[in-house]
Amino acid sequence: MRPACFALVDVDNFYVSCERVFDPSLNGRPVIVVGNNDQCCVARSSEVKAIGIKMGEPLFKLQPQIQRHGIIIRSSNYSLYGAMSARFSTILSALAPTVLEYSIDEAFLDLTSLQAHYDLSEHARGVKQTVLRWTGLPVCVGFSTSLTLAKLASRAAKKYPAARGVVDLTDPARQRRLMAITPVGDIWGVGPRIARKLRAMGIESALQLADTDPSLIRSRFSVVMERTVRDLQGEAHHRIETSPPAKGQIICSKSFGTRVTELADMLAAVTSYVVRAAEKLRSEKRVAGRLSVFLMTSRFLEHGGYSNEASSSLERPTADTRNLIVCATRLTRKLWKDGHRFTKAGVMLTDFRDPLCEQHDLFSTDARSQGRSQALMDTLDCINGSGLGRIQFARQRISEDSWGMKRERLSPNYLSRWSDIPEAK
DNA sequence: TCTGGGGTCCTAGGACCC
DNA sequence: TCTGGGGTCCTAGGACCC
Repeated sequence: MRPACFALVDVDNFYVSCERVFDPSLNGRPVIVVGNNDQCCVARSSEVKAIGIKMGEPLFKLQPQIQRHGIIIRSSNYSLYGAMSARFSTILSALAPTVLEYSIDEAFLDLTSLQAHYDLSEHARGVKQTVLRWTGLPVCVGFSTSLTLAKLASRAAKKYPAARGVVDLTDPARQRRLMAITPVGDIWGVGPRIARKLRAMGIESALQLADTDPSLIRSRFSVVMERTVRDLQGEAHHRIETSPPAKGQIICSKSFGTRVTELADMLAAVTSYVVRAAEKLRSEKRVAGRLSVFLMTSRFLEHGGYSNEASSSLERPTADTRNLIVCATRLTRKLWKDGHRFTKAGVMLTDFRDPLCEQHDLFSTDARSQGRSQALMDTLDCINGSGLGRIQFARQRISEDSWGMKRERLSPNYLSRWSDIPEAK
């Protein structure tokens, strides 16, 4: 029996590539996509990477380079990227029996059953060409006998131009050669903390880690790292689930456009996060049993910062925005402290249940009013999803200017707003 | 002046039970 | 003064990912 085989398909500089699909004048030029509030670099074109600009760097520190190299800045346009990502994964699902959408710009394919019938390198090149032709997005493909090695292969496909975007890492000797020149911190699952600890143990390269006893790694770290070691050894330890587990939590949080110093503004912001979180929850057809709120001042304050979190179980699991707002408001008031300049807040929903399995409360509310709640929320989602406008909750509208986010260099919503669809002339 | 947003998984430790 | 042992469940926090 042949060993398992997985491919990782990864879009190059995803956000920048999306912008370029609709604005080809950006091709070949240095482009940065900045996060919400236009403050932080979240995606870089290869030209920008070559200059040495790091992921996550704040824009205000980059002004000299931006001037010198004529770097073009775009605000992040998540509805455009989401729509492009959906097309990307639709195409992939036609090209492999099992697909795991790992993130907005990456997917694993299970090619195990195709090995007997196809030349996998050729198949991988076909995947690359098809995605490019049908979406305009450039991708790299790496494949190997485990997910961690596939990840390593796709990284090599990006790094070495000679690979022309496809790397076959199924051969064990080749695996060892690549791992020998890969620093341990570049392995999927090894972050800065673990890398430091591994180096202190004398493990510098991926190959050295692969040659370490997995049970030793387990005792010093955790089962997660043990799995990583076994993956590097070529055993397929992670499998791709055909039905991915349901989400376990929903977080909505954002940095503010300007500092928030008034409780009313904070309540408005938190309310609007609850509204979005509840929409996501209903789209998953779930109800939540627990809600948390967190708020914080700048992480970069020398002293006098404040950050806190509070959570509460809901009286009854719900997806009704109104009930969630009541709970979030109570928690926000509890956390609020005058005299601070808040930079960020968020809400988190957890403890999800299936609404159909939830027992109705015998005492307070009858089944009829629960039916009404659901009908109201359905109507709300339907109107808000129609593109005709949005119904909002009263508290959201108070002074949005004071906390709403800045996106001054936003590209049009080419794929999700009729008025923004590009014209071919 | 200005430092992203949204997730996952695991572990330790506390509360509680018999 | 001395303070069991074993189990479950929950939560907070840490580490990682893109």
